Amino acid sequence: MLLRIEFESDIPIYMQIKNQIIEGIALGMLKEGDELPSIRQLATDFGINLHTVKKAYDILKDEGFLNVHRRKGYVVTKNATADDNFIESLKKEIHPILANAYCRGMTQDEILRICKEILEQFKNKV
Amino acid sequence: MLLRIEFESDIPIYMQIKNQIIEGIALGMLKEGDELPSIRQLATDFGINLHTVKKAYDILKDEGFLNVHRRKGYVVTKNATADDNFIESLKKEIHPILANAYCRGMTQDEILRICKEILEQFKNKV
Amino acid sequence: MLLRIEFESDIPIYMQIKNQIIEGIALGMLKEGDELPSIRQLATDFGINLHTVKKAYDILKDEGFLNVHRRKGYVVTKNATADDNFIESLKKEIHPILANAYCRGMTQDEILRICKEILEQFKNKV
Amino acid sequence: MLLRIEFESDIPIYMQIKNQIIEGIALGMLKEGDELPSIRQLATDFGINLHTVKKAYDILKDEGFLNVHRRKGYVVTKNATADDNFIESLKKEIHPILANAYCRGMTQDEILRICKEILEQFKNKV
DNA sequence: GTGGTCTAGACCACA
DNA sequence: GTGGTCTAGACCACT
Repeated sequence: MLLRIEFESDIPIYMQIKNQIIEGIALGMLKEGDELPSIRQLATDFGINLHTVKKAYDILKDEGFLNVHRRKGYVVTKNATADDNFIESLKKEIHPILANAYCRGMTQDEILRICKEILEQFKNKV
Repeated sequence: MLLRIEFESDIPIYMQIKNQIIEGIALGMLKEGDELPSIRQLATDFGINLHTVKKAYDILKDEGFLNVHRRKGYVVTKNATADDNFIESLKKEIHPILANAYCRGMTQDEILRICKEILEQFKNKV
Repeated sequence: MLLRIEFESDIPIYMQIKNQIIEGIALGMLKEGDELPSIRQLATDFGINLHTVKKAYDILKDEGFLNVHRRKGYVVTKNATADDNFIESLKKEIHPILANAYCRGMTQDEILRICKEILEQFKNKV
Repeated sequence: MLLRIEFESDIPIYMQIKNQIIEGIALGMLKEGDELPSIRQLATDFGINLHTVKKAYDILKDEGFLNVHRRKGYVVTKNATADDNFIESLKKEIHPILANAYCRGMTQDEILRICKEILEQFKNKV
């Protein structure tokens, strides 16, 4: 599994790492039990600071996507669930994005097709 | 059209204003030609800084949702379009959100239904 | 509300801060809506690093004891609940401590009295 | 008596061993004079390091829960006492835990009941 | 070797 | 002014 960091992006580096690991799990490239590169390894590989990597890993741990194994380091787990809180925040997060697309003249079908395309990449991969 | 500012959200205030105005347009509460409250008024109404409101309005102007009239102030327009750049950024923005939902066990249908529910609010309103 | 940091303790500084703030809430010295000293303020007051303070505050925010207000900084809130997960972890945390006391010859009543004494400090204070 | 090591816990393995042995004594599964498995055996059984087991045993010896016999190895003893120092540290350790539970809305009775439930497991077992 | 904690100091975004 | 992010580098605990 390969990460790509965009240093010029306005998305914080730790967030890029977090997102790509979740996407890696969704795409089936990372499976439960897989060991992630060590904090220091990943940090030196990308020329970033270990705290930046640790922050990404720690958030993923808090959300239930990773565990810390005392020998293996950070390991993929699957404790994250879609509880009511998540669904609520999901709606809140996605609402302005869809509104924006709609205001720009995209039809409901066009927007839904894009969502579906993305989700198809995940399907049958987990 | 009523704005609701959450001072304890991790979304910047100017972004909240921006999002809610776009959502207002999507929901049909704001129509082309409608005049927005002046920067000064909106700022005092919510006890926030002028700069904060202006930043939101300026972004909306840049993106083609508002125009500035010498007399009326900021007016709703509909110049924003869904060009390839936008579609690209839309995908990039939605991708990690959908991946997250999928990793938490939501099915493709569940996720699409939520998107559709949101979009239905917009439909027939514009 | 006054914090006391023990630099020689084997309890990490950020944990001491976290615990004392929770204790401050339990004792009624901190009430919902109260503003905490800014990260930098508290850090310089105690001669510690701002990251250490931030870590404590951030954990408290994650657990629902604090919110970040965009003008006031960190503010006491009361979103933390005793859900099943918490009760489970509470038992797991307290079990070895009580076992230790019991093995050292303390009676059930002695141990419970100590717990009760502590809880009485909180009672009628919130 | 069976040990259960959780490699993905944030409690160090040596501490898990230590705690579970004390709990074993409290529950009456380990009685004075019982011989513990050898360091080497316990280490290989769980695939952990000799140092880790030795550290746990040594702490238990220091605290008066174990003795070392030249032939039998580590043997359960009951020299640990609840002196003032211990009581003091006990209070200090429990205090933030109870405060946390209280802040999350648990009543004094609910918290005490949980403590009592745990202690009942020990009672009549020693 | 791994992660965990802490420091010192920088720059930026937000209000 | 506030918090948010990132860096560079240190020391420690655990295995």
